[in-house]
Amino acid sequence: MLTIGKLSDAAGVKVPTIRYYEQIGLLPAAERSTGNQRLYGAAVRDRLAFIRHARDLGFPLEAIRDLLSLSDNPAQSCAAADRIAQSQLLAVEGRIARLMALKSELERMVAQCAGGSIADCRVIECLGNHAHCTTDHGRELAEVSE
Amino acid sequence: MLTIGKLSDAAGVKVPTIRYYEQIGLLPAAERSTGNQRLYGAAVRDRLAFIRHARDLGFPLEAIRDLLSLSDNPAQSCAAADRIAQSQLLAVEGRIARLMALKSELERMVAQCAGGSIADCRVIECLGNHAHCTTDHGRELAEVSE
DNA sequence: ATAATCTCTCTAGTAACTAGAGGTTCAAGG
DNA sequence: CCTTGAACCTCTAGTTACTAGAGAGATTAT
Repeated sequence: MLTIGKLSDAAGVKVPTIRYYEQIGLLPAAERSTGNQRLYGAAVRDRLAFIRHARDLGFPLEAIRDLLSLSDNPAQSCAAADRIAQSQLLAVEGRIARLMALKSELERMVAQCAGGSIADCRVIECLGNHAHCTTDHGRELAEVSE
Repeated sequence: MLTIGKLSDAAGVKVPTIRYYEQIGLLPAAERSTGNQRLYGAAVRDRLAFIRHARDLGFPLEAIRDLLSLSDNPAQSCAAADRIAQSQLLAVEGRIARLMALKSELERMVAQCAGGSIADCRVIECLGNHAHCTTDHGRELAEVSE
């Protein structure tokens, strides 16, 4: 049996995060030692690896909760899991597109920096007035920072 | 003079967000009408447009706060503004790289979905065990969801 | 036995807002 | 002039996914 610290090392998830996952019901309430410390077996370690990997892939915890409930009932169709992954893929593609536009604008801003005083600084100027920017991608940037 | 609602429309920033920006000191405390309602002039409208555009570009509010203090003292060198924009550019490039890796993994997961039951579902399986994935980009995905 | 390290619970803080309650002010129509 | 409805006010609390810290108990190493 693993203590929470060992589990943390094994799964690459910080100790308070593990307790947090238990608190919100992503992980089951852990067994306890005589001294009230949490003890974990391999099943929880795998479940935590699942969560961690899905988080790395950008899945929100709610989607992960859904995926876990799917894998807890393995008789179902995988259509739902596929749907979740699909929508995540779409979101990622959208994020990439917006970040690319953003990157080119930032590159232009940095390239135009005259090295002079703020008064002539293109960075400030461009941020102050989007009309000064050569590219036009106003609205589609709106959700970049989501 | 603009009321907060007009300013909101003019700058594309929601009313509660404007009040929030005032609260955290990004915008100066507004003038008030006799009935205690906020009134704004063109200077604040421009400042808000600046904030909004920078937010669209993914700058965190703290970076925006720095940029604003720079543009409030226009005699300085623009090196600091450039540095902020540079670091934002770097962050964006990193995010793009990680999202691209993520995208290919999601695509593979979706492509492998057999349409069968959860028991054979590659989506679940791949999420459960990163070793099953063909690409190897473990650690560099760690900050994707920041 | 004692010191160092873990672990426990609980509260509060983070970013950047958003939502809602409960009350006031303003502009327009009758 | 009066009323209605929209817009405004303040304040609190909720969101996501954690992170940090306090103060106390448990375990491990020497």
